[in-house]
Amino acid sequence: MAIGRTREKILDISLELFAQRGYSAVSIRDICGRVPIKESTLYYYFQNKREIFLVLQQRFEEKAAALMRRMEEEIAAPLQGGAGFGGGVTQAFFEEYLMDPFCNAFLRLLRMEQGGDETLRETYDQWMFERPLTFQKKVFWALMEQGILQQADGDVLAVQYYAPIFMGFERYLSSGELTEEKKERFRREAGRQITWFFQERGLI
Amino acid sequence: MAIGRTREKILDISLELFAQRGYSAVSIRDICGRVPIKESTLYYYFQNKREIFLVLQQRFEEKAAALMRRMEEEIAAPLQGGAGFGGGVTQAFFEEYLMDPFCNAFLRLLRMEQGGDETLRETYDQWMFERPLTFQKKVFWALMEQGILQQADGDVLAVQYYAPIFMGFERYLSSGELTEEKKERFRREAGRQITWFFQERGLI
Amino acid sequence: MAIGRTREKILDISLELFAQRGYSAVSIRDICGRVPIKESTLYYYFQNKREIFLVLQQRFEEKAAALMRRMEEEIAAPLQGGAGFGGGVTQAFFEEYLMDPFCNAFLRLLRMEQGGDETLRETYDQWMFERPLTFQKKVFWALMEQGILQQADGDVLAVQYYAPIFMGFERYLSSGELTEEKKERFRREAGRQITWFFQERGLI
Amino acid sequence: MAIGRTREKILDISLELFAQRGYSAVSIRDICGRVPIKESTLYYYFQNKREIFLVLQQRFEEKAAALMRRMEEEIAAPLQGGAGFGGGVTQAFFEEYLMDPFCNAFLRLLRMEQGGDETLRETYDQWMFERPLTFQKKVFWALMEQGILQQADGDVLAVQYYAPIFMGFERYLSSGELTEEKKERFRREAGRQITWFFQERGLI
DNA sequence: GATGAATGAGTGTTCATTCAT
DNA sequence: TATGAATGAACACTCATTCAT
Repeated sequence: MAIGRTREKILDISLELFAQRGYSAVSIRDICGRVPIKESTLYYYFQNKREIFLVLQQRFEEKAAALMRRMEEEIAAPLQGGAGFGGGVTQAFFEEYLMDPFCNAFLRLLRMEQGGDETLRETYDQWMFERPLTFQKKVFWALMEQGILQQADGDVLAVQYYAPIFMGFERYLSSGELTEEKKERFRREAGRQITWFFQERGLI
Repeated sequence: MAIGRTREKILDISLELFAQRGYSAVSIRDICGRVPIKESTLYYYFQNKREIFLVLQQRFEEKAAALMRRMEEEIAAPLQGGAGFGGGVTQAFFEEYLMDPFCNAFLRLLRMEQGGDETLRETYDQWMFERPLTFQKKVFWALMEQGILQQADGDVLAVQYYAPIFMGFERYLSSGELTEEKKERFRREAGRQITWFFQERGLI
Repeated sequence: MAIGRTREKILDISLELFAQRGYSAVSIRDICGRVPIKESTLYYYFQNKREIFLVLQQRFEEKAAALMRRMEEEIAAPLQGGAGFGGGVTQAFFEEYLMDPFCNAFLRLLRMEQGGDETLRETYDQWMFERPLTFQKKVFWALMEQGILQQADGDVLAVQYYAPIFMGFERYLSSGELTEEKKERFRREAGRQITWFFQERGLI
Repeated sequence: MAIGRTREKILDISLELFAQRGYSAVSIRDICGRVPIKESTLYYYFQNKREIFLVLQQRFEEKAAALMRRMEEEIAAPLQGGAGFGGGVTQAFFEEYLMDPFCNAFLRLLRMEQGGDETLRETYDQWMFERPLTFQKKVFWALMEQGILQQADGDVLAVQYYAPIFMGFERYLSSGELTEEKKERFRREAGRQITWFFQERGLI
C-alpha cells in the first residue's frame, strides 16, 4: 500500500463511523474491520483512539478557518448588489462547510460529543455559532454603513438571518445519511428563509 | 426508605447522568454509585438499562404532550392584544419545556442519541421541530386571519420566529450545566429576537 | 390457597422444569414464575434450591422402592405360565416406573445430573441398573430352577432381556416431551424385543 | 508458547470440563483458570463460549463419520469366519469411539446436553443409536444372506446385539472418570454378552 | 403465609492497549 | 509495516439467598 495510504484510510473510516455513531460507540475493532487492518496495526499509526480524533479535529479546524478567512476576504472587496448581499459567501458556507462531506461529518461528531467534554463544547460553539454569527454581523453592519440595509441592530439581524440556516442544518444535515435529497431539502428551505429575509427588507 | 423512593431515585439519577454524558457512556455502576444501591438491586426495579430509558421517554412524552395540549387550548380562546401574540404560551414553552429540569434533561439526551437510533431521531424531530413549528404556524395563521398580523406566509414566519428560540436552546440549554445564568441568558437573547420580531411588524 | 398446596405446586413445577432443562439451568425465578409466587416466598417452604431436589429424590426413592417391593412379591408367588414369565411385572415396570410422569421426570433429572455428583451417579446406577438387573436375574434363575427356562447364565440373560428395554427408555423416554406417541413407540419396540426373547427360547 | 498451542489447549480443557460437569456448569473462568490464560485472551481465539462447543462438535462429527466409513468399508470386504462376525469392527467401535478419550468425552457431553436442545438430541440419536444400529443391521442381514447366521429378523437382532453394548457404555463409560479399570470392566461385560450372543447361535 | 427490598458473588463478553516479533 | 498473542478493567446482567415486615 502506498505510503500514508493506510493512515488516511484509518482517518476516513474513523470519521465516517464517529459521525454515524459517536466517538465512544465506535470501537477500534469496528474501525480496523473496515480499513481493513489488525487492531495492533492501528497503533503503529496512532498512539491511541483519542489521537485519531485529535488529528481529525485539527484538520477540521484548519479547513474551517481557511474557509472563514476566504469568506472574510470576499466581503472585504466592495460589496456588489444582487447576489452580493452575502449570497456568494452563504453558498460557500452551505456547500463547502455545512454540506461538505468532511466538515459535515466532523460537525456531526462535534455535536454529539458536546455532552461529555467542556473543550469540545467550546469548539462546537466557535465553529457553529461564534464564527458564523460574527461573520454575519460584520456583513450586516457593512451593508448598513453602505446604506444598502436600513439602520437596525446588526446583531439581532445576524441571528434572524443565521438561525433558520442553523435550524435547517440541525434538522436535515446533522443525523442520518447525508443524501442528495436531504441536501436539496436543506438548500430549498434555507433559501426560502433567506429570500424572504431580503424581500421583506426590499433588497430583492 | 419510603416506598417507591428508590425507583424514582434511580430514574432521577439516570436521567441526570444520561443527559450529561449520553446513554451508552453511563454505566449501571455509575448510576448505582450515585443512588446509592448495589448493581443487583437496580435489576429489582428495572429489567435492564434500556427500560430505564424507556420509562423516562414515556414520562417525557406524556409531559410534553400535556404541555402542547395546554398551549393549543390557550390559543383557542380568542387572542387578546399585547402579550397575547403568543407571549403567554411562549413563556410556558420556555419555562415548562425548554428549561424545565426534567424536559430539558430528556431533550438533551434525545439530542445526543439521535446518531444511532432512527426512531429516536424521529422522536426528537417531533418534539423539537414538528410540534413547535406546527403550533407556531397555527398561531400566525390565526393572527393573520384576525388582521392582527399582515398577510404573509405563515410557514416562513413560524420558522423566522422559532429558529432563534431553537438556536438559543442549542447554544445555551443543550449542554453543560443548566445554570440560572445560562437560563437568564437564553431568556434575554430569545426575548430580544421575539421583541424585534413583533416590533418590526408594528405589533409592539 | 389450601394448606400444603403451594408446597406441592413448587415441587411439581420444579420437577417439570428440572427434568426439562437440568437442575442448574432452572432458576428460582423460573420456578416461582410458574407457580406463581414471589421468590422470597419459596424460601418459606424450602430452605434452599437443593432442598427441593432432595424432597423430590426422597419421594422418588420411596415410590421406586415400593414398586420394586411389589414386583418382588409378585414373582415370589409361584410363577404361572404364559404372561407370567415376568410379563406382568415388566408391564408394571414400564407403566408405573419408566413412563410414570413423576418417576420418568425424576429419572431424566437423575440422568442429567450424573455428571457432577458422585452420589447421584450411584443413585442413578441403583435405580436404573442395579435393582432392575438384580430383579431380572432372580426371575431368570427362578425360571431355570423350575425348568421353564433352559439352564443358562441367568446374569447374562438378565442383561439380554433388560438392555433393549433400557435402550428404549434412553432413546424414547429420556428427553424431549413425553408424548403418547413416544410411549407407544417405546412399548412397541421393547415389546418386540421381549417377544423375540421368549420366542427364541420356545416360551411363547 | 508454540503456535496454535493455546487454542488447542482451550479446546482440550473445555471438552474435559464440559464432559465432567456439562456445558453450562462450566464457566469461562473455569476454563481459563486451567489453560491458564486470562478470560479476555480466550476471546482472542473464540468468538464466544458456544463457538468452543461448535468446534468440538465439528471435530467429533468428522472423526465419528470417518470411523463409521472405515467400519463400513471393512465389512464390505467378504466376511471371513471367526473374529470376522463383526469382531474387528466392534473392537474399533469400542476402542476408537466409545472409549477414545476425545469421542468418549464428547459423547458424554452430548448425552448431558440432550435436555435443553432439540438439535443436540438429534445429533446424539444419530451417533449413539441410528448409525450404530443401521451399521449392525447391515452386518446381520449380510451374515444371513451368506447363510452364516440363521434367517431371522436382522433389525431385532441388531438391537439384541447392540443394546448390551450401549448399556455398558451408559453404565461404565458415560460418567465419572474414565479409568483403565472401568474400560476393562466395560470390555469384559460387553464381551461376555457378545460371546454369548454368537455362542447361542452356534457361531463360536 | 407471603412479600418487598436488598445483596455478594458470579456470568459471558467487550474494550483500548501493549509488546515481542 | 504489520501482526499474533495477551491483558486489566470494565461492561450489562443473573443468581440463590436473606431479612424485616
